[in-house]
Parts: sequence; structure tokens; C-alpha cells
Amino acid sequence: MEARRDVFQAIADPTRRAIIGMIAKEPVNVNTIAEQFEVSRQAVSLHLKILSECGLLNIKQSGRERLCEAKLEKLNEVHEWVEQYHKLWKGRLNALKQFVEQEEIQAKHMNSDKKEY
Amino acid sequence: MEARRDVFQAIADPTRRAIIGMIAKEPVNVNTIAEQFEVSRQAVSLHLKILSECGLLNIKQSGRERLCEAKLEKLNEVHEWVEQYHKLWKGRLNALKQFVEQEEIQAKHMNSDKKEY
DNA sequence: ATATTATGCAAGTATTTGCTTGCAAATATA
DNA sequence: TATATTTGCAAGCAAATACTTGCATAATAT
Repeated sequence: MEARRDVFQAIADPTRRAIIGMIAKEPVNVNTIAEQFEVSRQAVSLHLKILSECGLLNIKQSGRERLCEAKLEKLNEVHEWVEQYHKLWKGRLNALKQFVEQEEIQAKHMNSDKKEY
Repeated sequence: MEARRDVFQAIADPTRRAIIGMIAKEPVNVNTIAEQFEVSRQAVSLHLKILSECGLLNIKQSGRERLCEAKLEKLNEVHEWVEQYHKLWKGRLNALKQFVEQEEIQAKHMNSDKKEY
């Protein structure tokens, strides 16, 4: 059970995204995280391991507990990848918007200037 | 070969991300896409099917060819998910930056006012 | 010291992935 | 019409995933 291990792969799983959501604000220990999910503690533990292996999670030992802390900066890779396309599609939407507005203006002129039919 | 089919899952695969990159600017037909990759046409075809099933891709039949067009807006789901954490980590970085600057100012005062060392 | 708590590690399994090869169907071209 | 081109569909397979249960270990609490 080990192979490609990157951020994109890591966040593909809904449980792992939920885990990130849980620990984004402040570190939480393993059992507390596990209790929130239907699946077994072992399953959650594996998810934590995966998150940790790809750098999205930092585990700090504190006595017999382990605090899991999110390293959100690691999401930057995803952020940048999506952002390039976000710019593209936003740009297209804006172009479309302007086109529609232009049409509206022209339509008004058609009405007021020429008073057709 | 069918189960969870969402955008996060779709972009988890590097080949599929590359395909999106290829067709982001303009539609491309299946074979042209397949030629760009080491894997077989069938493998690429399957990736296209997955991208299409989760709405990231639109296929337009044109004679015997099929043009694959990216529907980048579908990435919005990912964009929004990442963006919430992006704000969080950027906020923290800024807070840290301000803290450091504050320290620098105080250090200067220490130097000029008290001449300690 | 003993029981309890918080976790990890290992073995085993069902499902999903990612690929490949071979064959069929539809459209275009000579 | 015969042939080439562009794809899809299906069967088969190895590797990866996501889980589970059971057992081991280390730190606390009693």
C-alpha cells in the first residue's frame, strides 16, 4: 500500500478532505479525529499517514498522544494548478459578460434611435 | 470500473491533469490527445471518459472525430475548497510577517535608544 | 503494579484503478 | 466499392486503495 503520494492524490479522498477540515484551525489528536468518522480508527490512522507522507500533516508527539496539525501551505500546489485555469475561465466569463452588455446597449439604441416597428 | 466520480478524483491522476492542460485553450480530438502520451489510445480514452463523466469535459461529435472541450468551470468546486484554506494560511503568513516587522522595529529602538548588546 | 488509554503494525480481503490487446462500427477517401 | 481512419466496447490483469480485525507497545491513571 504505497505508490504515488502527492497532494492531488491525498485530497481526492473525501474522508481525507474532511480530516483536513477538522484540523485546519487547530491541532487535534488521532483518537478525537477517528471518533468523528464511521470507519475504524485504523482506517483513519491510515488516512493520517497518507496525509502526513505527502506533507499536508505534521504529527507532534505529546506524551502518549499524537497531535495532528495541518500544513495548509502544502495545498499551494493545488491552488496554483487550479488558479491558472480559474483565470482562464473567469476571463472567458468576463468577455461573455461584456459582450452581452454591449448587445444590451446596442439593443437600447435600436429602440430609442430608430424606433423600429 | 465505476464508482466515486467527482472532480477531486478526476484531477488526482497526473495524466488527466495533463489532458486538461492540453485542451484548456481549444478543443482537441481524441487521437491527437492520445498521441501525446506514452500509454495506449484506449487508456487515454478511458481517462477522457472519466473526465467527461465528472463534467470536466464535453465531447462534440464531428464526423468520425470527437472533439474534446474542457469545461474549466467545473474546477470551481476544487477552487472553492482550496480557497478557504488559502485564505487561512495566507492570513497566518501575514500575521507572522507583521509580527517579524514589529520585532525589527523594536530591535532598532533597542539599538538606538539603549545601545544594548 | 495494574488497568486504561492512545496508537502503531501486520495480515487478509473486496473494490477500484490504470493498462493492454483484440475486435467491431461508423465515417472518409481513393 | 475497397481501404484507411477514428473511436468505442469488452475481457483480462497487476497494482493500489480502503477497510477490517487482532495483537503489540508505550504512557497515564489508579
